[in-house]
Amino acid sequence: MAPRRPSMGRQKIEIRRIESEEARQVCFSKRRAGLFKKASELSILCGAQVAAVVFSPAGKAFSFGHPSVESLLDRFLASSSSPGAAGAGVASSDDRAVSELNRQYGELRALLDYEKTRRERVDGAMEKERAARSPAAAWIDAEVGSMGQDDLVAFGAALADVQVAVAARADQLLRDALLAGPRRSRQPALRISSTGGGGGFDLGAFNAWRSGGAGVGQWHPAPL
Amino acid sequence: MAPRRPSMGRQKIEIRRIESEEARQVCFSKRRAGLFKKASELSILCGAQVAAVVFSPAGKAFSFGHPSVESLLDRFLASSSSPGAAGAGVASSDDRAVSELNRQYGELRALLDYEKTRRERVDGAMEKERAARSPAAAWIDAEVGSMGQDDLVAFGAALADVQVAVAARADQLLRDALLAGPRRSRQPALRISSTGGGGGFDLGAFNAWRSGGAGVGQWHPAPL
DNA sequence: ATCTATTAATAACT
DNA sequence: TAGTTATTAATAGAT
Repeated sequence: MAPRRPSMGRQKIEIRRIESEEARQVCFSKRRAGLFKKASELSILCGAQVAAVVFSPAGKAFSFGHPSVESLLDRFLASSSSPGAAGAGVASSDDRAVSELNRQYGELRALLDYEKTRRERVDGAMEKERAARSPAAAWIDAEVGSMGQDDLVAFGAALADVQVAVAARADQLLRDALLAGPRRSRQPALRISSTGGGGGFDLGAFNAWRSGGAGVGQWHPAPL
Repeated sequence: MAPRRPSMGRQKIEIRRIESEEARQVCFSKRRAGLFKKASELSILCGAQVAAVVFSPAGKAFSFGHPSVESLLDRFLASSSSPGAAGAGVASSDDRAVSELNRQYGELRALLDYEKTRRERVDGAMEKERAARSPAAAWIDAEVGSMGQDDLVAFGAALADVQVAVAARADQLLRDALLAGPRRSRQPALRISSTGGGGGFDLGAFNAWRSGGAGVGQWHPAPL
């Protein structure tokens, strides 16, 4: 007799949207709790400040924060918004860092030119594969099979745009990094409501969390 | 003779501040990555919007967000401040810029997802061959040479690969730059991506973290 | 909400 | 900072 296991136990799953509405909701609850627990542990173990905000598909908000979501978000937004505004200029003492960034920037530029130069780097070994009417054809067929000429044109054009966007974004990021001055105290700038939660602060959940032993910070099942 | 195990394996630890500075740093890095991965999975599996912000004890900021940290935080702050009254006060002045950036990211992510999906439709046998050698782009080049009329097709396909490679590489470079940068760094800007398999520019933050390497949101990958 | 069998994360060590 | 391995922790599926 097959000793029917009381459970199949955990099964491996692919990380992709769960189709079943119900299963998705269950997973959301479980993993949300797991995420907050991890966040809490990280803050305790490493003395880091951590904030996590989650909006369920239904639009319900949940958050965790140590020391508090608001303070973390304020800090984050302040540090990510115009750095030049509050701080002084770029410290000239960061030459080394600047230099390194410039080096990497060059590297990045080189990568962005990959498309242009890759032809020169085609490995000779590819010849054989091609001769064999390689799987490459299969890939392309599949890739394009359901697309049609027009779609392909659009796709190619879109990709080109994307590359430009990526380059621009990367450039911006590097510039920002260079402009980001050395540590410098800054003003909170934005002042949101201190308690957050728009009034709905679930102490029950919060307490339950903390009683677990690993909890710190705040955990609110959000308002609205 | 005691068969000395190559490792003690994982040991149970109490959730409390790690005293050793070094151990704390290592733990911070690992768990930060784990947290972002969990956040990414949650967003993908359940279609939820998730943002996580972490400040290291040294003051360096790291973040993950799907669809973007900014949009999530704005949304959260807006919903947590008095709902009816001044929801306006929260909106950062650079909403527009952020919005544009997010738009581009969304576009990019969509394309990457598209590319990934397409690629998944072709499976197996080829997988090995491609992985074995040069980047997929290589054989595409070969194909192009003999296709002539299908240049566009090859171009589109190759560009897709290039895009992923550039994104992944750029993400990594930026992360490295930020991590190695001067004291207080800016926000990591790129987030792990959600759909692309964790990766991020997925342009993904957790990049290496996810399977395909250049997955979405990787950068984490969180993938770029 | 509970209960396991499994998979996933990760502490200690290299 | 990056792998490896042995364990613990998280959790998918079924109640």
